[in-house]
Amino acid sequence: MIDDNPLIELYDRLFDVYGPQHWWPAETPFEVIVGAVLTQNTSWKNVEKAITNLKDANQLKLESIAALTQDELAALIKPSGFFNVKARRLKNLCDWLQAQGGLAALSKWDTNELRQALLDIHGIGPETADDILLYAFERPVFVIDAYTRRLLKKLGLIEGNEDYEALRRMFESRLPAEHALYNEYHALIVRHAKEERMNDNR
DNA sequence: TACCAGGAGAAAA
DNA sequence: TTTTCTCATGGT
Repeated sequence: MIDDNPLIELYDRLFDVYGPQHWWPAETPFEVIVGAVLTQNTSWKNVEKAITNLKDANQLKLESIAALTQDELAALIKPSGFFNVKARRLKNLCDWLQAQGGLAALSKWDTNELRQALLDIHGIGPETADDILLYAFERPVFVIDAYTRRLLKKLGLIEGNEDYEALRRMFESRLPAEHALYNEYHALIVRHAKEERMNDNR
């Protein structure tokens, strides 16, 4: 069958070139959540250092982070940059998660309800909320990031100035609502962007 | 030295 | 309402 859906064509091309990416690079859903906040405007390499600090201090648990002071948390996540801001955001998020009864309780929530609740938390914007929904809660929510926008613009599929929600709707309306597909797609876009950057540096 | 890296919110225009 | 600024480290 000939496929005239450019978003599916793009996915197939990326998958053919790079294969499965096995994302998100984290051991637990809670680690995904922490990483989603720490990676805000930051390279993953620096985020890894901060997560290693939390692991080494045996603090990479919801109840542990909720119990830390903001200054203690900031010291642990320092390598990820913006550490004072991120410590505050991560505390906000963990306090809320704990108040709701933890991740297991939230996994029963409706996706739209959970998304809105995350967005209502100070410091959680659309991209961070969608990273959490897709990679920690395995919901079919498409993550739009700078890489996605750049690639689609380069391919002439978008103007480039569309807002976040418009792009998310575009993906979600043209693809089957499968979290495994969205997971792989976003991971492939990031992989492709990194390969391009490496090529540019040669 | 300067700029960028998987944002978000506040302040300014 | 839209644009600009701030947060900050580490790598290139």
